[in-house]
Amino acid sequence: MITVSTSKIAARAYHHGDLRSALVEAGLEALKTTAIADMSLRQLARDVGVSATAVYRHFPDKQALMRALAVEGVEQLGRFQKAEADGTENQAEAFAATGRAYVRFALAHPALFRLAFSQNEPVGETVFGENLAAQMLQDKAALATGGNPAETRRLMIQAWSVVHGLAMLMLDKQLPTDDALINSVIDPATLFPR
Amino acid sequence: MITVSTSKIAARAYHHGDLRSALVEAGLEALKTTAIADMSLRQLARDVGVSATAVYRHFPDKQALMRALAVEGVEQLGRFQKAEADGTENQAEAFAATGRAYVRFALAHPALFRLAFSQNEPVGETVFGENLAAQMLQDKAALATGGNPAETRRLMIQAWSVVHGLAMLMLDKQLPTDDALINSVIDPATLFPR
DNA sequence: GGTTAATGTTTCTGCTGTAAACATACGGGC
DNA sequence: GCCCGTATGTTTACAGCAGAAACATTAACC
Repeated sequence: MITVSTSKIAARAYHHGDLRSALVEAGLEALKTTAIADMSLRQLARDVGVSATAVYRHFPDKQALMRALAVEGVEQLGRFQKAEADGTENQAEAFAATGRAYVRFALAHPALFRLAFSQNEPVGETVFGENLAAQMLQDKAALATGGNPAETRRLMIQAWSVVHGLAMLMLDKQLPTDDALINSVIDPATLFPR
Repeated sequence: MITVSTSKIAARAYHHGDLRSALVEAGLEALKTTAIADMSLRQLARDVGVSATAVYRHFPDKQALMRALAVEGVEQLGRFQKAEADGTENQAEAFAATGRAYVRFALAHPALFRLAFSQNEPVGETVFGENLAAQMLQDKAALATGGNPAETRRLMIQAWSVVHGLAMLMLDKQLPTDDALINSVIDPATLFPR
């Protein structure tokens, strides 16, 4: 428990120390068990031990807080994808691993994943953008399309659509959340052969 | 204005006549301009000219009303897909037309489409099930995979994932809602060649 | 024609986001 | 070492929400 308070060590300080970070952390925690629609600003404030309106010193409104959580989500997703891709050998396998990681992340962190795509704007760098994983994806796609930029872009969007659609359909219980199913759908041999 | 009232023709009758249908209709209308999260049971009751709690005579809770709207949405989607597929020549083109219809329906009726997939269970017959369009899809998929049932299923899920993902990414403003983009992504020649 | 069930209304509770006015305490200049 | 401005809290208040409970009205049937 790191407190910035300079006076009394513990004590119930009037000023929290780092309320903003605490709220984000509490928010991420809450998203593990709470659907987006059920997220409550007041509850988060209670979790942190602060009045509801104190939140407004750090976020203009509830949506701004949620957006901060969404940013965290996108970053976690990117890191997870990179880690999964790093454990592969050839570039085709890395491409597929990134896709499978996308879906598995969504299933592991449903509310956080949904939140990341509920902002009505690209939040961080998901698939495009100057992402860590993005460049690798682009390279692989370019390789597969012989360097044609338009075709490269199309291939990337097709790939993104497949993984995003699969993730959403599984999250929304339209498809069984089956690991074997993920692997069969995201299979370079059958998905984008040539 | 069909009123079941047997006594006074118009008049402000105590009993509405067909409140359930009226609520569903008002709900569909509201979904044209209102996001799911902003849908209010009380507002719908006001629209129909009835007290808020009257709704509970026809739906156990708000979610039940929303589910009724979701069912309507799925049916509309299915009808639209079938209509689009009917205007094609060969079966491959019909398959693609069904997919493009899926995405264009989503873009034309965003809230209704989202609602249809927010029920945490398959609501009607979207892609699988004893749907009108479903059988045609299955046939085409079976043809493409030489009749292998497992591969047929995989192909259908891949196709569903692509169109659902593309629809969601466009709805969530992660991709431009560009008709040319839809056509390029849902192109039998590049998507599932062979 | 009177009873009963279906379908309304009024009233109430506890939750929500957020605006306004006020309180506290940290940090820098004398 | 004191003093004051500013950042960061609190209290109070309001309007809108979903829904529960008690009551009113009407339609349908014996």
